Amino acid sequence: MMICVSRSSYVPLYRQIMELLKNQISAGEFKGGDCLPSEEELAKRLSVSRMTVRQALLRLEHEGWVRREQGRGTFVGNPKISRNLARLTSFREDMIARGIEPGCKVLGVECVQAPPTVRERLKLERTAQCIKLSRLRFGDGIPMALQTNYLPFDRFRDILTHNLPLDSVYALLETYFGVKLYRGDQTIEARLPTPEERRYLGISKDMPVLSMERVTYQSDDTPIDLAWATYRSDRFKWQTTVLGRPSSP
Amino acid sequence: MMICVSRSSYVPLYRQIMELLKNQISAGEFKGGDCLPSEEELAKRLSVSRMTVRQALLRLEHEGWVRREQGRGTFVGNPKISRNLARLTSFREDMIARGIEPGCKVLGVECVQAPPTVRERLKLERTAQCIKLSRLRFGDGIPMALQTNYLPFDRFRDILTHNLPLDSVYALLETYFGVKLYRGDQTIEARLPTPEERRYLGISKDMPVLSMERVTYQSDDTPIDLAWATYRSDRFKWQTTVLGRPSSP
DNA sequence: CAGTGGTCTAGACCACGCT
DNA sequence: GCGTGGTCTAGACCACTGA
Repeated sequence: MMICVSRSSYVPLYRQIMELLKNQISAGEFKGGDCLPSEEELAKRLSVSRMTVRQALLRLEHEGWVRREQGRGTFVGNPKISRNLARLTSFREDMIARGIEPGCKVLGVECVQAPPTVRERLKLERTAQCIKLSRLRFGDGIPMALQTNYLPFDRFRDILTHNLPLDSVYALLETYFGVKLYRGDQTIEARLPTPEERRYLGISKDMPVLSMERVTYQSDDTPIDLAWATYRSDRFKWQTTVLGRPSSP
Repeated sequence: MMICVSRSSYVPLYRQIMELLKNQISAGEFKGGDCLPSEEELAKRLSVSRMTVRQALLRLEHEGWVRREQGRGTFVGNPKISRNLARLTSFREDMIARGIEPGCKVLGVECVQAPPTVRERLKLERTAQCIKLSRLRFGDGIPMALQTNYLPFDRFRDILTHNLPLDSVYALLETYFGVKLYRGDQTIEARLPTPEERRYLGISKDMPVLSMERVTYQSDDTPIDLAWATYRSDRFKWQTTVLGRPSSP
């Protein structure tokens, strides 16, 4: 039942232990509310030090898989937390996580002079150029959102020249360009749709929309991507799980 | 410049180190982008082991104060990240963080039979009773949101009998009742206001509102509070910072 | 009381970024 | 090669929970 860890693997031991426990939780060997083996017990079984087990458990807690209570033990948390924790996710990933089939239609991809707002958000020079990518996003075949991304042309010109898949910008940035996404600043508001949005989303003029702006940064605070997205309010609610205050543990 | 830590304090060393560094960052001794002293250097200066310093730095990274890069060092992050990181915050705290003067008018606080939706969200019995708290929230004196909270009557009856301050439910739960808030499940949507909302918020009938539902839980998954809030879309945007994927560090 | 997680040490070696 | 953070060990003692 308890599989071993490999010391020769290039994967750190604590990550192997995390995978092990995640798999057992996913497989239902530990259910929500169950108490995991103690740190000492796990360390003995896997022949690693307690501190290594501890690192694995702390990270699992951080990711929302388990909760730890001093003097009691480590308990399997509600599995839905780990899925919904507020993190940088693409539309595609969001839909998949909710069990909805994502779809994408590219309305246009081109190189443009960066408009002032875009320049400001992406910290670009006055003369800088941008890739502008417009997409209509579907959920189970129904239009759900209209989305426009701006990316600095200099770094990402391959998007225009190499015919790359455009159904997940984040996946593209990470896999093709090797960019590490560090954080995103999001703003969400309610407003009425523009005529263009009404046309694409197929909604009437008094149905409000959820409008999101997100600037994504890498770890050195360089802006990578500016996204504006407009969601149909009747088909889309913004769901997140947030954790409690770090100051009072 | 570098103050010492106290071994006799009941505050753990790593927390003292966190406070120390937070204070130095807040005071501007380290600015955004600066490189902090290395782990070894800090350990020597403070006469603690490197693992202790490490724990402090890891937690600071977790909270968004610094970022760490292998082979390079630990860098002070953008201070605004730590403020905006998606966490459980009350309306009051939100406003203060944005430099807006919060205000609160209690429209009513009473004990009611829990309606079905409330019962379902708070996992209550059919006969259970709830405290219903309705408030109008102001920002710089202007109505910004209409908010209704439901709390289980059994645990929190003191709210009705002890004339407690009601301008921050979270603060009340934490300080008076000693509840540890663990997580919140939020749903945000855009819709048109009800006549009652229009009246309280002073808006016209074609101005959309941001509508939020939040269920707050303690660490054992017991629901503590159900909040419904309606925000004026012209005065309120929902802002958060989210961090990148934990799976690819 | 025994058992749990929380803190802490004093080492060790490795992986990575830079020069 | 040097300095950084990343991983890991084998102990220690403390604080908390529950029987």
